[in-house]
Amino acid sequence: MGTGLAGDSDVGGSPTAAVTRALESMGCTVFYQKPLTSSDANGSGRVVVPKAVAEQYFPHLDNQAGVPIEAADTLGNKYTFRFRFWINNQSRMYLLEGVSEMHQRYDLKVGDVMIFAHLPDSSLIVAGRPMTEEDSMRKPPLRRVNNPQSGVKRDLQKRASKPTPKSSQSKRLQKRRLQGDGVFRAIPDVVPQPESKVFSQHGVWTATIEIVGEMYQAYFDSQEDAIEAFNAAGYA
DNA sequence: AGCCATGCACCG
DNA sequence: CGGTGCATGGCT
Repeated sequence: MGTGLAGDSDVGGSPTAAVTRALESMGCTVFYQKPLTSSDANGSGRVVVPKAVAEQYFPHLDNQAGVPIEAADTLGNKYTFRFRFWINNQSRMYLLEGVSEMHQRYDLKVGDVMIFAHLPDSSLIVAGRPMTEEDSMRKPPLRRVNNPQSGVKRDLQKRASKPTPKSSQSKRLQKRRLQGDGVFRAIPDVVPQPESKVFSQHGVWTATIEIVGEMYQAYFDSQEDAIEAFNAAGYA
């Protein structure tokens, strides 16, 4: 075992698998995972939240004192963090304060991952998991060696971005593309889901596939387009 | 051009 | 002397 491929590198009773299962069974949507830096894990109880994540998924802050943030973990433990920002240069640097208790409970250290997810009712769920072998292959906090566009990714985009089958019965494929361009794109920092699938959300058909531990997603205007590309990508 | 990891000055 | 809050600097 241990081919290095996602799927068999983390099966069974590993803590990561357990956390993933717990989150999934609760209907959680993971929106960010932070690999803890030494600053995050040095006991100060402060975790830096990337600005883009903060401004997309956390409340807007009018002042740097911030607001309390209620969260729970998958075991029902409750936490109250403080979401705030520092003035940095002319911009903001966002932090969560008060994470020590949760970090201790999960024994999180440098390189381990703090998971942020939402329940369907949008309440915040947090979880922690140890660093996986896969994490250590990724970029931060450990400097990534070099990874210029893996062949798998290239092949995937070629196969899935199908501007091709316009020959015979492609009449139905010519319907207007409103929102879906049918191109698979990597979804960074998302917990790889065990199953690839096609589903509809907000009226947009979405094909989600997992390749070597990374999730890719493409949008389509119709279910049949989605399924066709999904199958073309090698997942039936 | 600016993020963000971390250093560090200041304050109690 | 430990925490806060900002400054600095590596990296993209």
